[in-house]
Amino acid sequence: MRRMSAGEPRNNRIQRAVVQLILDRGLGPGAPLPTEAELMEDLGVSRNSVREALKALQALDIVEIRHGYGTYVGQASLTPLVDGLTFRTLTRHADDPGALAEILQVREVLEEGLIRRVATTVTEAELDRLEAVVTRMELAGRAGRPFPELDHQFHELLYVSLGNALVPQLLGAFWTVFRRVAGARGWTADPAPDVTVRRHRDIVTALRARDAAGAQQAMAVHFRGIEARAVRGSWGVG
Amino acid sequence: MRRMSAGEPRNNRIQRAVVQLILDRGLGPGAPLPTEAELMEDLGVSRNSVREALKALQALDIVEIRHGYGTYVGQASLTPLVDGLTFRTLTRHADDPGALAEILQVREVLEEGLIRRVATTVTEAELDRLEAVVTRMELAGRAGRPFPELDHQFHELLYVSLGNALVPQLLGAFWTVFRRVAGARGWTADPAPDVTVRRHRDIVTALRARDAAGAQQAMAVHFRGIEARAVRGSWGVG
DNA sequence: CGCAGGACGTAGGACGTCGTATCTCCTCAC
DNA sequence: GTGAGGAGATACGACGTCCTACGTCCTGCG
Repeated sequence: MRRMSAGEPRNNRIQRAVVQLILDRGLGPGAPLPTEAELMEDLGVSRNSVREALKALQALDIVEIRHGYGTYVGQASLTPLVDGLTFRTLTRHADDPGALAEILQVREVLEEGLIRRVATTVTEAELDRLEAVVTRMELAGRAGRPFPELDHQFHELLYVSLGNALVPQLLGAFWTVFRRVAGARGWTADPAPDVTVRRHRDIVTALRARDAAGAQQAMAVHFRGIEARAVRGSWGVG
Repeated sequence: MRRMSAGEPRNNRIQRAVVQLILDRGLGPGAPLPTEAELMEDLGVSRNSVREALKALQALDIVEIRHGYGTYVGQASLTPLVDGLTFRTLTRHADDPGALAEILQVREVLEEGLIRRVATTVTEAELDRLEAVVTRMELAGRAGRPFPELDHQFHELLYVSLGNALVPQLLGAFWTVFRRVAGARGWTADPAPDVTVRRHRDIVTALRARDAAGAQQAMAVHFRGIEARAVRGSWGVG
């Protein structure tokens, strides 16, 4: 933790002022902010300074800038986390699987813990939708097409019953980082689609039986598969 | 996921170019970057554009700007996540405990899952250090002083044996967000220090016995306490 | 009445200038 | 010879102004 949003430098002051403005006025995502001209007048700074501050806030997805239209309150998504983690993983240990393994472990712990809770909250309708996704995976697999998007969708759908908006975003962020780094490393192999399909189906089956321990176990097995793939990929054996 | 690091706009192009430069040259945290003047020449853009791009990357802790000295590769910490989550929590549901509860649930799931693994990896030396922290908590509690920093330290120390650098940073981020939002809400109450101390000690005791299930249970109890505190605080009953 | 084109507002980008912080290295006193 | 202090170089911080690109909305023509 360095400074940020607690800084004495001029520019950070502007950032905090904009954030404070949003908070004070109770603005929600998508609400319009004052124009750059208004901000430079209200804060008594130049337009360049305003723009630099807005750019920084844009990088944090706290504001959204639309060219020729205006500045708006952002979605405060986890995009910054994705960018930061991707960079971090790519830059540290350039060809060491360790950095990716760390992300994978966090995902694993999260999903294994969450799936237990899901077993008691998931609805039959959601299970049907999950089943449908798995079926589509199966079709894609038989057609020889990879299905990263379906995989993502599955894991996102899995946790809606928790009513926790942060969970799918966080998992989505880790998923995206993993995918991006894997892509940058070249090993895009999505091997053995039938195995992947089966493991996803096992999870749905356990959930349908309201078997928390079984679901957790199925999820653990699923992650063993991903881990094996990652390690193999980094070693260039696959 | 919006755009960011995949954009066609001029400025994002500059950001990506800087990141690419770091990646290509294999620069690590603390390594010096070209000066703004060099960047504006290499990329064929104005200094303002360079500065806006660097400001954005600074917000992501991908670069670090030192006034009068130069620009350096940043630590790629989770500071952006802290800022983003704090903003998100403060802006959405302004006086609803739900947003904080989401963060708490993620922390809970993470720590409960991690503590099981720790039970098999933690060393005696680490347990001694944890014990020492708890003792200091006890002393602070008896003196009537709150000990948020010791609490943080305890949870950070807990997971070093996993060898996963991401875990403590992630938990630290959630912890900081929680604390900051709680502070902004006014309910700084840290009630019943003796109970908190006992719960921490229970965790250490279970770990010392290599009792994974017991440690997880102790952690769960610990979080029940935090949750109760949070809800009470937001209702203004405490 | 409908739609195409232009006026207007707003952000994107560039250039030049001055201010300020930090480091380096030289000088001078001891 | 050594170390403290200051001059200068280097690099970021901030400002003002201009022009361009983009979107919206209104107006006027068909």
